[in-house]
Amino acid sequence: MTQVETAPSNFIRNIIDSDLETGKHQAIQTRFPPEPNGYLHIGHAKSICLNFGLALDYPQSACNLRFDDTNPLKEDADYVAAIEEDVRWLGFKWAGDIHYSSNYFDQLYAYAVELIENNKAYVCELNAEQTREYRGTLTSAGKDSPFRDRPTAESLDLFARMRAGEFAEGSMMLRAKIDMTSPNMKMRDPVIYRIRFAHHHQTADQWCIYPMYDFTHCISDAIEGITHSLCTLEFEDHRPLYDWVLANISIECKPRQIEFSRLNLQYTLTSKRKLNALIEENIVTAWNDPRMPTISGMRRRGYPAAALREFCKRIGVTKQENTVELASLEACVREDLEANGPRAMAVLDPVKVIITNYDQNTTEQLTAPAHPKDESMGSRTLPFSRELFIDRADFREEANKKYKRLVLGKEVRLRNAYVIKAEQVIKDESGNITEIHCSYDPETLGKNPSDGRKVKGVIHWVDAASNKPAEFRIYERLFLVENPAAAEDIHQALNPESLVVKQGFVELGLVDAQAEKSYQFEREGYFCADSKDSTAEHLVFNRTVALRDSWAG
RNA sequence: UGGGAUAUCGCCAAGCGGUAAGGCACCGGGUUUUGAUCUCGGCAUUCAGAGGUUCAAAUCCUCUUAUCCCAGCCA
Repeated sequence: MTQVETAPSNFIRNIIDSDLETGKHQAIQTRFPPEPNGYLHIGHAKSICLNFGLALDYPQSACNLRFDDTNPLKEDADYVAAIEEDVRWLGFKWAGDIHYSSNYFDQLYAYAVELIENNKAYVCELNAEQTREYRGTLTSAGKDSPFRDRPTAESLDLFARMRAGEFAEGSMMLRAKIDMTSPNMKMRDPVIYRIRFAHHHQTADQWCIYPMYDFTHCISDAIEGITHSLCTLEFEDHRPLYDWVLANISIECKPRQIEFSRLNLQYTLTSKRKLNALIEENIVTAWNDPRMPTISGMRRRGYPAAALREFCKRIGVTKQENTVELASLEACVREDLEANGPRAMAVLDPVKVIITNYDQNTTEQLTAPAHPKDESMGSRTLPFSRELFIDRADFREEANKKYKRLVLGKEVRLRNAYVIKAEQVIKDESGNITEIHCSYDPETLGKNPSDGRKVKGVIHWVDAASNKPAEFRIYERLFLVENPAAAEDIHQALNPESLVVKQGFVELGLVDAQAEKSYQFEREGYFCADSKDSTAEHLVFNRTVALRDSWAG
């Protein structure tokens, strides 16, 4: 990663700068702590870029990848693998080995025992419903559990037997003894251990009790020597608890939790639960469906990792609720692809053009640059013969001046080739155009007509005799409403045209287009071969994003 | 009078008492064998509102308003 990618300042950097200045820390240690219960999405990308980016920018600093895996019911090893791949693909390296909260289960258990010994935790036998009742409400205090003052020795014994598997799920839990009247609900004797006879993807069947997030996260941070523990705004209320746990156990390290606002993107869902529902209901095909805002979906769609990083840099990090426009993300994608995508031509909705004055038995090998501004990208060869395909939208029998394409009786430039003139239209019995007969000006290859005629339009084409058929998947936003998360019925918010498949042709050289390698199909947009479905026999291209189109007509 | 947080251009976002950065979007001009790119120019006398302190306030104080989060044995 280059210096250019260094993110601008933000309030977290200001805090770190100050901590470094005062000597509180000599370097920083951050962590990206996903729960392996789904795939990472664009919102996680923000957190990844923040945490790993900080570690990259401050000397001697590092960022851990830690799976926050304390709920075996929702987690899976497959998600662990997918998350690792996504972080790596985004371009980041974690410090040392991958960490798991479950690595610390023994220590966590010991700290829990310590809490009980110090009369700071107790085993509670209230059931779920009672627990809720005793907790009180937002505006009224809770009341103490009848088990709150049971003897330490009894809690110690019960907790050991919970671990030994003597009690049923839900029959007992370990609670921190804090304050049932706290105005902060999170401080009303929060549950810190529950019984779950569940198989864990990392620890198998070693445990039947699992620690809760609030107890686990702060201790895991402390164990790893995290200096700044960055999380999203909804955890602000948890911070007093985070600090309380670390203050009440014998651990030296006291990381500082800092909250920032999560990313909301227009027309996009950023909730693992809701994204999972889209898959369950077959609204999309998988976590990596190119319409998904997941890192793997965007990768398959053709979004470059650098574009995602740039996007995260541009949106900044603050505590303000925000909803970023899709245009902002797309601008980053286009900017990267404009510079890095080799040019090619593809006709998505073909109609045949016959050049009547071109020799039937000739095929020319024209040359075209791979990039109009970057010679280092080389060139490609374009076969050109009597019959070609152009896009149906690029021809009209009649049109006004604003239409800069092929019009009957008028001329247009074939990109990288000759100027042609439409002479005649052939239609089938139902009136559909089947062929456009044209003439070409042999003196216009690589130069303008010598008589000074102005030909303003340029259209793309593919040779009819030597192309490759291809399928094009045209993606649009998955939802029609700006905030699908707020939709009463998600199905009503769906865009029925989020995927439109077209059959057409690409220039010959694209046969061996590598999956996920981006091309600009001139005048159409950026495309890449689909990593799952494209083969040399059946090419499938995903449209990453269309070209910017400022044409009002 | 539950608690916690946030309010700067359509969307993000700098700014940290000295007289409103930048990006995206948008609107105009130029170049162009991609209606792309590139390029030039425009785009907040004003910082949620009202008071106050100060020579000076988006920045400090007071009050008001709006929005978000918290009552999982989820994270």
